[in-house]
Amino acid sequence: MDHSFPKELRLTHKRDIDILFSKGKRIKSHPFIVLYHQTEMPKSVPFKLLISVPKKNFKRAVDRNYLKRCIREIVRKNKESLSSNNKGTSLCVAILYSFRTILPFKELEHSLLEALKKIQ
RNA sequence: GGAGCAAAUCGGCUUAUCGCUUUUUAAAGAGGAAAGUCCGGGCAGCACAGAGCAUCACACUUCCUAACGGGAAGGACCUGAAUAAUCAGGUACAGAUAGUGCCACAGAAAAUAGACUUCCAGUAAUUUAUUAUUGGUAAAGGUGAAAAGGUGGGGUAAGAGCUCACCGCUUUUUUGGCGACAAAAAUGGCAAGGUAAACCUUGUGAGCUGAAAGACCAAGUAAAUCGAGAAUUGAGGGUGGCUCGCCUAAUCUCGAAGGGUGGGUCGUUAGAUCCUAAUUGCGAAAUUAGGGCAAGAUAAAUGAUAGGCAGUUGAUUUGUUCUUCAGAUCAAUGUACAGAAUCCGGCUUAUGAUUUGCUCUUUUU
Repeated sequence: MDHSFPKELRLTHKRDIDILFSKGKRIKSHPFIVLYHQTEMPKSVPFKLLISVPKKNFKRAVDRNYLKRCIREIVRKNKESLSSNNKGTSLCVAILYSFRTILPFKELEHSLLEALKKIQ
């Protein structure tokens, strides 16, 4: 089982991010907002991910870093839920954390997996 | 026992599973503040004939430093410990006889002081202790943060540094100190409030912009760029903000060379470097010798989960005469503040634990 999470799986180009935010579909699932959009990419890249924790809700960098790490860890362990469903095209996904308090890891895992099911 | 202040040290260790970044493929991988971005410097680009004005910063002395608005040592003043000595804390600590402004309430008067009441003397009038008038004087006038040296004696019609003693102050000299300044002596009768964290004056210093600086490579071709030539226009552009001064332009043709672009590499471990020791110095620091090389991400790595240990807190129990202290068991917690973004030196702020010193408070003996 491959749990790695290299740099190619991250969404880093500004053009792609602009397209995702303007054309992507939006799902609200507490405490997350998920945006996704289908594009063509090489087969080695099943999906591209963007994680965002807004500065408005968390002033300190320590809290933002902790939430980003938790979300990245959950996605890394559950890669197949994003990659297995589509074969010709791949997904651009943005996960926004829109809640004012920090939730424990197990609650985050449970609710994020439900949100990812809604995409399918 | 508790609280506060100051100084010093530390800012956890480890196992399993799955991962991230860098590269030499085997290693390394957040802090004392990485924070605030408040000062100073390195570095880089642009500018740089010069002069004046404006602007900004700083303001006791000597020293340290690459530099500073930082630090060390010292001086003066203020506050507290009853006073002195001494100790602790604090000070935007140049100038209020260059000028302008402001000073509520109270008070007779608040800044060119002498108008008013009072005091004293003379003259006149009469209600014979009052009024009017002339002169003397600034002592008294309940206030106020502040009233034109203070206290006491003499002196006088009443008074006044008018005079004397002590204290304070001005000026001068001598001595000590590198200096801020201190001490002593003489001298002048004593020019006389606060506010410059009000404008301002004096002295000293400052070119501007910041790593999104900047250099190179790849891809690639427009308005902008550079060079040469031509004619015309007119005072445009640059020079830190203004003025002077200085330099230069715009249009067309030809030639050269390329722009955008979250593409990449460098800048971005080798330094005002870190550790240890010795020497010099009261100290901040400096010098010498030996050893070490220590994160470089870029929508932003340095982790997540599950345990264990150390530590902390509480309860029970054992040893010891109670407290204290030491051990065992159980439970809770697994820490606080907080995440590099060009790099250093400081300052400020946030904060957990331990140790030492001082102060306050409470309980017991």
